[in-house]
Amino acid sequence: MKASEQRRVTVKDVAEAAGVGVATVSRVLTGTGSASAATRERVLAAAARLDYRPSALGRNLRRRHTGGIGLLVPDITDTFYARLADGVLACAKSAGEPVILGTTGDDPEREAELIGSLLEESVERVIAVPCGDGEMWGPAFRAGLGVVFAEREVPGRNLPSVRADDRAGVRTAVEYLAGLGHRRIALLARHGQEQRVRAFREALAELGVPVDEELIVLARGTRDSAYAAAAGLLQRRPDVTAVLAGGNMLGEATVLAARELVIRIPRDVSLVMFDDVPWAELCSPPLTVISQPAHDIGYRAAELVLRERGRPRTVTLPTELIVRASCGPRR
Amino acid sequence: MKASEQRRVTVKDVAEAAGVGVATVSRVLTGTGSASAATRERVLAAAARLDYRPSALGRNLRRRHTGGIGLLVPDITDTFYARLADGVLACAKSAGEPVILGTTGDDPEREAELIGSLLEESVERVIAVPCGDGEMWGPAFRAGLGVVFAEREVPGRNLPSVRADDRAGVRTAVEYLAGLGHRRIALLARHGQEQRVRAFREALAELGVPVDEELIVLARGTRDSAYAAAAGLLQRRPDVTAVLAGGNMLGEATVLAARELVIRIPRDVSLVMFDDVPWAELCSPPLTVISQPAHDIGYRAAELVLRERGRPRTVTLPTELIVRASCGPRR
DNA sequence: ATCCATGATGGAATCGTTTCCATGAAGGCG
DNA sequence: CGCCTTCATGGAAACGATTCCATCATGGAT
Repeated sequence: MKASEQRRVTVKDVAEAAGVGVATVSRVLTGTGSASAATRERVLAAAARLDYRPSALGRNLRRRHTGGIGLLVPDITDTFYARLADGVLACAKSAGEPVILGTTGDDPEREAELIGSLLEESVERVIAVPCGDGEMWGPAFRAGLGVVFAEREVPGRNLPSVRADDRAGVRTAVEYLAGLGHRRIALLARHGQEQRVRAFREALAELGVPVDEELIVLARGTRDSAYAAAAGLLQRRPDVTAVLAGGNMLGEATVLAARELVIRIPRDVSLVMFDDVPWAELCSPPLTVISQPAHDIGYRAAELVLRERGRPRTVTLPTELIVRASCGPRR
Repeated sequence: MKASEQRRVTVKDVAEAAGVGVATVSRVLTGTGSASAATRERVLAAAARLDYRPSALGRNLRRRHTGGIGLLVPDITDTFYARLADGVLACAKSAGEPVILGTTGDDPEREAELIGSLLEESVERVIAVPCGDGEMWGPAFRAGLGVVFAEREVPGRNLPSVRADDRAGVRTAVEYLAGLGHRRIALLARHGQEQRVRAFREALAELGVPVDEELIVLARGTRDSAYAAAAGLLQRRPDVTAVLAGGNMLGEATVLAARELVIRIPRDVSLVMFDDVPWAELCSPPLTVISQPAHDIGYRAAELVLRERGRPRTVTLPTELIVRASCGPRR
């Protein structure tokens, strides 16, 4: 008692039913070329009657590329990237394009694999939060792939990208903390956030605060790595009075590590976290954050990759300091 | 100075380079059929030399279906679904399959659209958190689609699904609250969580607590809707002493609404939240939760849809009560 | 009345792969 | 030595759409 195999309705069936040639059917359905009103109507009626849905397979082969957008993020579990993905999906939806999601785990090798796999599928539009250097994107460009980078850019080349204004965000946070009297400010960042590290150094320099390299610590994109980085920093340097966390996972890790070490926020150390997330307000204490328009980043990136093929553009979106209760004066 | 269009390397090129026919190349590369060792080597060498990557387009058309897995979730921004998606991605990665992500927003119409679009792409495997009734899945089955439902099931038909043990989870939570002396326990649930509502009724009945229909309130899947539901409940019925939130967004909304209304947790009302999320521990107070294996649900669903085509199976994964500090004795 | 431009139309080629089938060679067995 | 099986191999068909091109009809302009 197996399900009866159902043959797919093809353009040929529609042509036959409408008494015209396949070329005419295609022309009517795609809206290209000309056809008389009577014919158009007959074709449309036949297509509707047979419940015809053109197969993307045939079309793709003929056109030699797949529709749709490839989306590469480090970790979909990180709400920042989830919101970014949501923005991409929102824009893709209005364009009727499917989205192929892949997670790199911030591993350049995995990233290269995913690029290869997208190439194999002949996907021609990709939005990526890059983690490798520019090298691995070579084959992609050579294959004519349209790429827009999000949140980060690859150094060297000048390629379209959509990013939050890291420089301004970091500067605002640092100035805010400095204004509270802090001098030994630490930065917790992910690999790939070199832009923020650079901005951090600059901001300190401008304020005349010497940069202490030991207070800049990098973590990989996992929860464990973030916790290790935060706990390590707090233990190694009990003299830090403020921490700037470069992402919500690092902020979370800092809160956790501080509790574990019985370091009170904000009495013992102040904390500013990059990226506003719903729980920042629920946290004890509510976290002061630099909010980033994650959704918009994704949406704009999708717009760029869909509508502005070829024209390399860089979009920078503003960040905002939201003061809550995780910062106090220097102890 | 435009980039030179690069012609794709095809099986024909490889055949020519290796001095064999296209059929032989295909046989060697796919591992089907027979070929002499010498030929195999020549083909492999030629393919490597030309950096040949078979186009998925041709293969898909010939095979009449696309590889890959369609994944339909209500909202990728909800960490539960993000973790579920992560599980699917993990399994898909090991199988080398791409994942096409779509969000339904718990809207049956949008769900139907997405199904249609997947059908058009000839995707043949789908993992979905269904929101509509069984109706709209009809065309999908008729087209021979392999579907595995996650987190929820559609009523009526007996179809493969992977779910957390809602019944046990709800019962555990209700028994825990009842054990603390609570009698007026409210349930905040999403549409689509009827299973949990049913379990809630049963659990109360078994404990001899009359069910008060006004204490069961349903919300849609947005933050706003969740907040409205929580705030509405708390205002309308100041006599509730405990709330069971059917998901992390509802839990979040409950904490927020309670603060707004100056209702203290757990002194004034106790809260148990479905789904353990990282911030539950960071929250003030730390939230008592029913944890769900979101990642595993996704992973198992992917396993099912990849390896067990046709064999309808239902997998139920255990939940766990994690006691933190959001519940107290009846006031 | 003739000619040309325009529009409608369908046949056939094309995209890149897999797979069916026919062919030829080689080897084992009686 | 001849026959049959097995293996290796390549040509060609198939998948389902789009699109090039040739054909034919129509109608306006000269």
